[in-house]
Amino acid sequence: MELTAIVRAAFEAAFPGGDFSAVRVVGATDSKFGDFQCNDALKCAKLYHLNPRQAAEKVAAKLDRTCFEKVDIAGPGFLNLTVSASWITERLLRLSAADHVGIPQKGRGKKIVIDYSSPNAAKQMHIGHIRSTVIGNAIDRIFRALGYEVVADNHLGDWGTQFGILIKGYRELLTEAERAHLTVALLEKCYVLSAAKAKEEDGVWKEACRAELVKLQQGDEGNLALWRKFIEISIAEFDRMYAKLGVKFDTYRGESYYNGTMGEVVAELQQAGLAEESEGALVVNLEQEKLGVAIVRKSDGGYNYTTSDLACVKNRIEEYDPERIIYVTDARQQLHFRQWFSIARKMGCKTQLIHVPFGLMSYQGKAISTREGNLIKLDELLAEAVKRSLAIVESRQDPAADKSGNLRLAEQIGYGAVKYSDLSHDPATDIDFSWDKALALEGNSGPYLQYAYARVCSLMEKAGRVDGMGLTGTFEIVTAQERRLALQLLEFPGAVVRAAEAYKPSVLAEYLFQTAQLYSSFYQNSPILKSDEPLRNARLNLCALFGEVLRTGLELLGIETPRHI
RNA sequence: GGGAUUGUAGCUCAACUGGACAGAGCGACGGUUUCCUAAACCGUAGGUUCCGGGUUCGAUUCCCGGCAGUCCCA
Repeated sequence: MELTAIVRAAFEAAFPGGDFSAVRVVGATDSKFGDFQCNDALKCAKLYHLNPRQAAEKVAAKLDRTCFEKVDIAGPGFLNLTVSASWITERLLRLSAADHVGIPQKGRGKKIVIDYSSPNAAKQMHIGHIRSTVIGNAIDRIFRALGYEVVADNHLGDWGTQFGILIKGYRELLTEAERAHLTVALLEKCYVLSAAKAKEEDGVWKEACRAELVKLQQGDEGNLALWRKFIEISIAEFDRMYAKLGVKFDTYRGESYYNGTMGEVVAELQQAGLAEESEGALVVNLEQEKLGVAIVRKSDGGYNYTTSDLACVKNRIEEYDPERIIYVTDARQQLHFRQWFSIARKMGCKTQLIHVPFGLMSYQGKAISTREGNLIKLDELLAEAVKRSLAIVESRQDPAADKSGNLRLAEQIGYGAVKYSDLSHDPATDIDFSWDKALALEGNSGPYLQYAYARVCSLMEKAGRVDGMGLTGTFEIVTAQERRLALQLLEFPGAVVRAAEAYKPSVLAEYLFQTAQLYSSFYQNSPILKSDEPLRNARLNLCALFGEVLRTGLELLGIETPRHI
């Protein structure tokens, strides 16, 4: 940041009157060129009809050299910057002392809503739900860390035709014992059986299901009570999964929450002259924007997702007045979101509406669905993760050691592995699920990062810094490895900001992995506890700062950091 | 048919939004524990960045035209 300002000032001095707000200083592509580089003299050369090296030289001549040990012009006109060791140590001290490990509180006073996970009631969560839950939760945590006030809302699929099928099935296909001890698994079974019967030729069952649905929609007390029971059981089951994944919501407002306000939204659309009749349905024509036609009221009078999302956004704006609302859903819904975002804007919505789409998860090349029979339960995946981690924990352990903490540790590692394997990819990519990929415990994996953290904790304990990572004395940069690690650590706040701006936790995951690699290499090749003072203390400080960065970063990804592995 | 999105090493992915010789992990091969935790570290091999044009001093990145996968709409 500061370096960018210095370099910008040099541009302004060299070319008075120009706009250099886009000038950026970035990390050097190769450490042999220096620590940082600026490539913007090349662009500026064109504007001023200079040859690029001359432009770079003009800038270099005006550059305030106090932080720099060396300034070179290389290649076609790159400005290569080598900072002084004292600049690095001063920045390290400042970062160590900063609140929030230097993460800028740019969201202070701003409110946002994040809508993620959103499973369907009466069904168990499966591997297809991981992405929205884990990516959404990481975005949630990252924005909170930036100082935003975040409302995390779980927009459950808790309304619709499936409840007619469920109610009918519940009454006639479950035994009394099953009804007394109802679980989501039973609801799911009852749904499958009832839906199968609804396909029978005579159509009697199907009609009965429809009748139950209509009764529910019209407020029949018995059916409403059953519906509430199904929702309650479902949420309890979801919460069991969320507890394992470290996910917490502020509200659970499902689709049903907006039932009463959809008519109002449609009326507003009509008043604004946005909606028109078409074949009995009410639609909003978005052909001009190449978004097709969005139905807001079906020909049978029912509403659909577009209406319900519009009602929902209206409610959120009235209740929270957020700066933006972020929706984390799979990429198939892109058209739908573009459509209703456009309608919302036409209706005067000023709140930023952001869709964060993520790629589809498949299994062995096939879409995940009940029909394909490849629907791996989230519970099953997490159990397997714990099992594999536990086996490794035990194999690494002294047979005589206390085993009481093993299960908890295996959970932290296993869940960390599952979450990291998803978070470390750009959300946009499709993922073909495989057990081995989802549960990777080595290399670029959650446990690699957790392990690096455990080792740094152990180092601190051996050094007598039991109370966390407390800094004492100063930093000192001696080797090239220390220098690279130090510069990398200084970039932490920037990595958090970049991850937030792109809505990609993967940016942070990538940063943490690179940082841990630099640390591991440094740790392996440089004596720390065995160094002489004052180098020993300086190195411990660097390790301490690494520990803080890693712990904070993993927390933002929702990955736990055990101190002993 | 219209649109979205993806295509990078054998496999899974990066590349800070146009920069220097395209980097990691896994897998393969070889090495490192009397030494701070070997879930680690070090090294070797592995590339026509899907293909063809264009813009640019400079393209994995931007534009045009194809091809292929996935998805949405009709």
